[in-house]
Amino acid sequence: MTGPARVIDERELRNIDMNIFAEMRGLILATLDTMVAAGDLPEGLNFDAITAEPPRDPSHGDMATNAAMVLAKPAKMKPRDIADALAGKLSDDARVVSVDVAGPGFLNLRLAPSVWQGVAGAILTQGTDFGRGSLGHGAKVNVEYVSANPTGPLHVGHTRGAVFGDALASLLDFAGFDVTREYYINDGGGQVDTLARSVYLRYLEAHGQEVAFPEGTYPGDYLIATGEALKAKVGDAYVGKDEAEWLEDVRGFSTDAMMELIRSDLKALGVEMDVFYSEKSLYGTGRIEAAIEDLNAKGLIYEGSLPPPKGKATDDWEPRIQTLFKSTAHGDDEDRPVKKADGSWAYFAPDIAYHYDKVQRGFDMLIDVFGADHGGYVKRMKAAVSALSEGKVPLDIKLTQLVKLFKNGEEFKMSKRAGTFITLRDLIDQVGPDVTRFVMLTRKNDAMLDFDFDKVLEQSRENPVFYVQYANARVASVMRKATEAGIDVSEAALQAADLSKLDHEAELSVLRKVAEWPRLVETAARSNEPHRVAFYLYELAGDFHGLWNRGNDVPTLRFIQEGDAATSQAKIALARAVAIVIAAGLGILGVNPAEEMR
RNA sequence: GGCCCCGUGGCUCAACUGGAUAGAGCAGCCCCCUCCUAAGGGGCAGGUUACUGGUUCGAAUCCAGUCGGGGUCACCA
Repeated sequence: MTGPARVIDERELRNIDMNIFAEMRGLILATLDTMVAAGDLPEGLNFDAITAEPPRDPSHGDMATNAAMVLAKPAKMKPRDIADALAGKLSDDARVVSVDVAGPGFLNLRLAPSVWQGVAGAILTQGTDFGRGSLGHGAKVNVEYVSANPTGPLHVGHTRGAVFGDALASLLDFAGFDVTREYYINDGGGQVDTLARSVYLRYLEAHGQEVAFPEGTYPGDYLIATGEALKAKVGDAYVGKDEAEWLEDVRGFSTDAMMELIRSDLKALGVEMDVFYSEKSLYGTGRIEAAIEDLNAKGLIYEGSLPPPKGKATDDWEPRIQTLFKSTAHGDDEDRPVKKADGSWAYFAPDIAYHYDKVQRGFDMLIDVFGADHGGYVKRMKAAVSALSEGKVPLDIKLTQLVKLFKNGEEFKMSKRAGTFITLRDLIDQVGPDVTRFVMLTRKNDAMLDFDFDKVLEQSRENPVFYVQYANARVASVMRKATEAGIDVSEAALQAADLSKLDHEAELSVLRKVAEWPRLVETAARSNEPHRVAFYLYELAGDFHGLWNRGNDVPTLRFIQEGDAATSQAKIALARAVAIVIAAGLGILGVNPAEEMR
């Protein structure tokens, strides 16, 4: 198709499924095709690396493409020549106002105001679905996060993992993936025995006995209630009895109690899992055996002994023969034991079985969110999934770094013994779920995070949560004022507004920002980085506040234009579009948009 | 010692996965409230992206090495 200038009318613009950057990239590629067909470019060029993106410097225009530079070498042409030819053809398109060749060969496009105005129209009709993408094409993704041991309440570190994993899951969902949120319960190992013994001590205490908590038990207060609940359930049946008589029952009782605690903590944070997957359920069912057998059939299981740790002092190292997984065949640095020296399963084995199960459930992609202290586990887990799925199912492991707490400007060290252990519940009680979530997402997952109790509650620009919510509240405020002034700001009225009135540079600049939203969703989802959403919202809020404030100097930029309902509606439509994108973004982050600031 | 992450203005962090003159916010200096929320906005100044090489049209980003900070390191989970 040799694209003649495409004429677009107002109505059509409103109904385009708008990722304007993807659209213009499509135009660029189509134009290049015509150039190939006309013999202006050689055949067989790869266009994959060609981008259409907002330039860093707005003075460069609305959109930039690197097409000429990418193609110069393979086409054996000068970037400048390709750029000039391409520029000429692109400017035939009705949406393109001007094309400049700049720098080493960038093409800078300027688009018609109607394009940007049309984006606002699309947002108003699509609502918070604007930007919902097709990147995932419904591919099934499993996001495993939190997965904290069921031995106590969640603490700050877990909170970051929970918030990150949850936002990532929402982001992927928004980007068109079919997402399953999952929690792996480590209820199969020795620590749940420790939990059971600790609860038993609290149970004896509930019966009036004086107890001491020896090394290797959990002395935390949070088990007092569990001990009492156990007493309420079984009375004195286990008092003075051998461990063999009560351990199993108390273990089940205790892990259930802990999981209930954890679930309610997560709920308070706004996290709801689709699946809680029990490690214990893998034992005694042959499923671990099956997973290991699968590896064995691939020649990846053998009996052997590992070399001693390198460089470390030799202390009490002694070689032992164990069942090992040849993870080095899939990128690990060392083979890993799946069985202990005594022949029982090592922790790794059920985890292999668990991931085997995920693969068998047909996920196209797996994501594990771990705390940074589990970084040493990454390579072996990837090796296992690579082996089990024969390289077909990618596993991305995202590590969330440490959270440092600050109070009164000083670092706040957590210590179980000193009773200064900050739980997820403490965070929510003191700063609320919205602040907790947003703040934890204002940092890349693999960078350390400072969490300052005083600053996160501050209502200033320094506090991004507040700043973004404030923008939303301002929109709500304008809508209220407009209604009071007798202006119809109903959905229908705003959708019918004449957006061509939004022709001031300050307004167009905000429109360009909201137009970036679909593209941002894509790049954030592609890299599994929900923090990009938080930063984008902060920028968008900044742009909006900027426009708002310019109304102080330039009366025509105020959202409500006295005595001119039509213009007011157009401007409020813009404000509304901003609010919709903010709501969609905050929705991904799991933060409530505020209608009013208090 | 091995492996993983981090190192960007005085401080806290971004940088669309290799793009143009590296951007924000604090702190500093200068402006803006009879005006829909000033709980805000505009401007100035501030940088050899830890260091040294390499890859190419082009590097904060990729590779190698060095130096600093953190995490982790068989038979726990």
